Amino acid sequence: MAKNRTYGAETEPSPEGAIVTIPWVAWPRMAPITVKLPDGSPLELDDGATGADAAAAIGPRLAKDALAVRVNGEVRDLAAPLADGEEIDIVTPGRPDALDVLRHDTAHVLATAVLDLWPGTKVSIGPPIADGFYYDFEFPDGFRPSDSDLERIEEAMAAHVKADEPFERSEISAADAIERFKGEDQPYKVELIEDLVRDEGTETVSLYQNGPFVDLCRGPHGPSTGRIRAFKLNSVAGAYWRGDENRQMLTRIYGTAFFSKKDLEEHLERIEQAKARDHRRLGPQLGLFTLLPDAPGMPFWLPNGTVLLRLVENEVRRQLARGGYQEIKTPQVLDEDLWHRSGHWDNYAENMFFTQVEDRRFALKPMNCPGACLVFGSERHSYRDLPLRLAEFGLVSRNEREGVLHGLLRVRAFTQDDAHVYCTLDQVADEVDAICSAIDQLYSRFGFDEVRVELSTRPEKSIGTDEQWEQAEGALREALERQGRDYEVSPGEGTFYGPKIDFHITDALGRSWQCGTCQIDFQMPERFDLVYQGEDNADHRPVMIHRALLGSMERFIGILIEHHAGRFPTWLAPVQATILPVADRHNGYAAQVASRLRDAGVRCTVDERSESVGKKIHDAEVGKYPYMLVVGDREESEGAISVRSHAEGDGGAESIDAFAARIEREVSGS
RNA sequence: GCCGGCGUAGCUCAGUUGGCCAGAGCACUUCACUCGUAAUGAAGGGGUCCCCGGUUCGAAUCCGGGCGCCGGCUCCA
Repeated sequence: MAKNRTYGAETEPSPEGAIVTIPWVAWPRMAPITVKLPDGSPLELDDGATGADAAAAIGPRLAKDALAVRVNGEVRDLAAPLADGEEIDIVTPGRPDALDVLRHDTAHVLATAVLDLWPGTKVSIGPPIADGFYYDFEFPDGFRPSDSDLERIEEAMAAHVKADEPFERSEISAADAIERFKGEDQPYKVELIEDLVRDEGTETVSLYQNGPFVDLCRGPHGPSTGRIRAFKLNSVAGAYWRGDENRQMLTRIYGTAFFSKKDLEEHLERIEQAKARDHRRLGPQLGLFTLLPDAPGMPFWLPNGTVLLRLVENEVRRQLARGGYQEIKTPQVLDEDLWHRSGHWDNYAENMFFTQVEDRRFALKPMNCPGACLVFGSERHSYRDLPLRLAEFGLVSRNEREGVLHGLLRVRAFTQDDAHVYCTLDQVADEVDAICSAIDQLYSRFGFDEVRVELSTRPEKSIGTDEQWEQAEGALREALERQGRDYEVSPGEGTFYGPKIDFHITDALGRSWQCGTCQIDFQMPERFDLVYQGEDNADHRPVMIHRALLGSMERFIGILIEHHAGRFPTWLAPVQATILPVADRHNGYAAQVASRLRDAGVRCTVDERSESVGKKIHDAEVGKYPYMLVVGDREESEGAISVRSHAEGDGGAESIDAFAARIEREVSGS
């Protein structure tokens, strides 16, 4: 066990400038306390000792690196006093929470620098986020900085980092804090405190000062600005105050910080690499899709991408067959009146495309459900037909606001792998159960094993009665609980016609994407007066379930491209093998090989150009084909091919049949 | 829709303070080479400098409007 250290704050300030003003420091020792270290061992300290003392007691190295202390799971300042029996963990670079503390510190330094350069700037909030931090400002006189101002701000920040200014915490009554920030003309801070007082009954708030800058802040902070070894400002963006588009737009400055220049450089390098797998770059490059200004937000599928689209559809169709679904196709353009009946006109008109033919107004369908309802209603149904499952790969068009479009991930026209199940209330749980299972199977086929489930309940803007909503939400909960699934609840995030379950996947970069959805709808069958004839010979109203497994085919493929960085597994690759003749005289043999492989179901091309083998391999690597088949004199005389893959390089000669069998194994085995 | 940035050849980008026929690499075409596991060489074609209007003797360059794209915010029933 480490020895205790007697310590007097006034005579022995920490070399890092930590705040250690504890006038009532015990000497001689009055009542020692014992805290517990992460490995379970006890550490005896003087009463009133702080996190900094604990770090010093453990070792000088730790004392030098210490940034904060985690007490019973909560991160605090090093200067905060510890109490007997607490479990503590010193936060140092590389430990959990360390970067958040550092980045929060850096955000305060950013605000300090901004106030140096533009006095009168109003500050709001500046938290750490996943890869860095931001701070939101309102600059004086309508000025707004641009990216070119970031360098100046960085220079001003560097001066404060170099000065190694301590972060000093103080507490003040909420009323005094409001007066103070009113006096400084900081209305955003005033509003924050007023809300704390009103919503949480807060009486005192904490302030942090570094250099000349004093900020309302809960903390924790590191000991001083000198700990910031490497930082960078990334971009300027607009952001609404409190995320409300009806309120003031502030100027947000994004940045990031690390404990070393090397870490920062590695971070910037990772961003570069992420750009290399951006589906918007890979799409045109690999001949998958392109986006053209003639149809903003509406992708053009190129030949390779169309193959990919069909392959993905086939997987969905396998699930349709397994689940007893029937596939339909409904019109793209429907009478405006239909959208009044469905309720979309009232709730969604601003996002719909309209067109007029003579006197009649039509709309491009933004959803497939009204079409499916028309199909259901077009004939009489018996209770024996239920559940009736109608699936459609439906192209929907939505006039998304400018500025939200993003590659394939947010488009104006996309294909839903949609289905509508008409059933009785008792059948809902079984159906939802089956849908959940189908989603699991499908996602795992594409290599996504981590599925997060979210239940969304009634939003403010909705149609239907309280009773219907309760029944619908209850049915979804029942199905999830029967499956024994973990799920989160998002209150108020349901659709206007019913509650829903959303399914999220996590990609190779750890990002989460919402894909599948399953929504219960009591409203639509009513609006379309859908009925089935029951055992009792009377008409009854069916329940409708909307469900999509992948959601948007376009979006899912965008995610797939980034997940695989364009290098698809063999079963998904639009072109599985490219045949590379060594010289022009081998083109004939290459064509024979291609023909035999195609007969065996292998998707392949021949590179007939009069280029060197090296050049053809280079281009095939860039094209990310799973296999390259080199054919020259040797292969031709033996009736063979030389197989090269990206992962394994030159794999030597193989017979055509053996290669075809290998592909077949890979396709069925994955 | 809001804030900031950007728009030059198919792609990635140069283009001084407004001034000759607007450039490079890759790609493309042609010719030569006929090549054994990541780029053979040469020649050539290709631009409404996003669009419209303005300032000017003169605009890719400056100003206004529009369209599109990028990074965010909001939104995504």
